[in-house]
Amino acid sequence: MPSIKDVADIAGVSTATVSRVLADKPHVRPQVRERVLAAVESLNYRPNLVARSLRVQKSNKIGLIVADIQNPFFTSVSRAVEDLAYQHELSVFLCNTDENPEKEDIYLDLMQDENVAGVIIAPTRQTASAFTEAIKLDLPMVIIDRRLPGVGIDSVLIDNVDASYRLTEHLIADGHRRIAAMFGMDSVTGSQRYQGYAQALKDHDLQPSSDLVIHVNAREEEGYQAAKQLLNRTQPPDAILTSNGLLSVGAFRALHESKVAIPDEIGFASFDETGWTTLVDPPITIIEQPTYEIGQAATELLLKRIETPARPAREIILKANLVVRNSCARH
Amino acid sequence: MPSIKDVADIAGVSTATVSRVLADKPHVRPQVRERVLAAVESLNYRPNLVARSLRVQKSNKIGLIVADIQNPFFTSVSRAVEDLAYQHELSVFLCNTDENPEKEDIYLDLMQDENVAGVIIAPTRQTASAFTEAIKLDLPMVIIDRRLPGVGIDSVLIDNVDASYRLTEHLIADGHRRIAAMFGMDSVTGSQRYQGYAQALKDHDLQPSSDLVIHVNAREEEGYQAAKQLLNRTQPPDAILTSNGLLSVGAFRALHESKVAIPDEIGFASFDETGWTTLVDPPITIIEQPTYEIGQAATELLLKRIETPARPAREIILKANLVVRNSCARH
DNA sequence: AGTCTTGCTGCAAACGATTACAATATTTTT
DNA sequence: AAAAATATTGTAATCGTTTGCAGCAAGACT
Repeated sequence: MPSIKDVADIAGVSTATVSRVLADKPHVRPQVRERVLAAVESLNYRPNLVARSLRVQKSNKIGLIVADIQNPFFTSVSRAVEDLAYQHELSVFLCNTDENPEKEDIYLDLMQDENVAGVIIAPTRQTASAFTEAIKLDLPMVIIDRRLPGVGIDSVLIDNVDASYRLTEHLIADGHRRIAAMFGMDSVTGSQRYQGYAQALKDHDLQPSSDLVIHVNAREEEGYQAAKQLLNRTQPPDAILTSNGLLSVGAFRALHESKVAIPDEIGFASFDETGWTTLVDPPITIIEQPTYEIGQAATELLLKRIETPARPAREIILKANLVVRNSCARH
Repeated sequence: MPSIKDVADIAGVSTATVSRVLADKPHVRPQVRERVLAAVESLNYRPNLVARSLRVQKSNKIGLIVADIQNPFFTSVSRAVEDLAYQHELSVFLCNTDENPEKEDIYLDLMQDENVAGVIIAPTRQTASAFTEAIKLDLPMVIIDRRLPGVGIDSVLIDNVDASYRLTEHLIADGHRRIAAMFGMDSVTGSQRYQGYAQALKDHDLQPSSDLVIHVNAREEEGYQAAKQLLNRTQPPDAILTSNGLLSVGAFRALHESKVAIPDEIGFASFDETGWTTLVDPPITIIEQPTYEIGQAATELLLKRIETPARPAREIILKANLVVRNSCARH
């Protein structure tokens, strides 16, 4: 691998001049610039990013730390972040915490050690206090997907209360009354979605009965079990709402297996567009999160933060989309 | 951020000694080691990876370059690579080429500029000659998913001919005769799968008729259109085989929309376990690729290559799994 | 006691860029 | 034509590590 020194030698100038040419700085004769460029060409020289990063104490990388890379929500967000980063000539370092706080710490440290310009993160921690370690790193940072109350950090979130409210209201409008719902445990997102659900019921003079509300870990198997259990009750619910893509798969599988008719015997509505919702019978009514927009907004926010580290933190809240299909309205 | 110099000052030693302690090298008095460790602790010192990487001319990062991060096949592979890397204290730099050779080049260069220890890549190029740019970088490298004939590079692949043969044979065994099939265009993978399909037909005294074989780009929309077109023929096929997850979604959507009964009116079988295949009616018979094993094997191969750059290249070929469900056998 | 190991530690030179600053050359101004 | 301003280029320090080499102390051997 040729270094800047080699280029300088061939062009018959100093490394400083080469550096200036490459950085498009003024104060270099056109003739000399030519020579340098020719030398660069002939050697197929590429500047060493590690050395540059060491010298200028920053880099053109950003980190993207997500909780689960197999979750379509995150891959779609990643896609957006990647696209924007590419446009700005940044590269992205994608990490997967697996919802594991320990891994999260390791990756956060790594980001700092790698001199990244900034980080976009979907934190596994649910409270600001548990996240202080990360905050004090003072890296440009933006949080996505999970609200961390009280930390003064740029965030891009969706309006979970609203989304859940509308989904619930939709079920109510279709005549469902005993609406069971599953929410992710120990997550702000989950509790916000519960809130919207409960509010919608109240606003329509329905009592949120505690035996219809289920809090579980957001895993397919748990969604399956919970749905099974609901169906086996002496008085099963009119409808089931699931607040997360993984729970949805599990719940749907249970309904499907039990051969209960959707929507005539039981209504079904859920969160997240996951690719299968239009293929099954009936197509599922869902809340679609604007994943690409989330990634975009997060990247833009991060770029601004990098540019102006002192600017006041901003919280961007996007509305989700209710996509009505045929899993709610009885015939 | 404290540097090794700060640690050295506090511990009252030279930076060389600190470095030796941190690298667990011999020749340092236990007492001194103690002092250094204490200083490290008190300052919360973390070595600067960029500086280290510059000095030793390598790093603990590996690159993973995939074609489409939204494809479950690749996310699953990534997951495996990540797990193994994590165990070996490596971090992974995940890049998305979007099947774009230009992006591929950029990322490949970036990998080199970042001093990564090695790269795992699913090349977008279909021929070795188009890939020479990459090869001459002489980075430790392993290729996954797509066979690049004639390059002497470690690869882990699945036996596409065999997989496709078995899937076709399965359809034949279930009584289908006029079996249409869609293959990805311009890809070795696609043509291997075609090969297996054609061979299976021949071995069962069936003629592979050219009007039943469709070569398209591996996109959902093209699968949809192709399937529509097949169904609208005066003499539609007995069965459809799709050789790729995206084509499958499209084709299935078309079948579903046309309300043609699977498998009684038409058989359906496809590649890739994509999450929806068991949720639809009927569940789809598929070839399941051992994605996790692919990622594992690739990482192991890469680690060995890094350790012994001169070892002979190896090609690991994994068999895929035929998962029989209810989309082929007529009642 | 003198010489040889051996163990411990520090000095200083890398790694490959960027960038103050100084030095020189060129142009403009008076 | 001299002085001042400006443009061009080079020198050398710097970023934070690692590591070859040398120095020195202490113990082992003759």
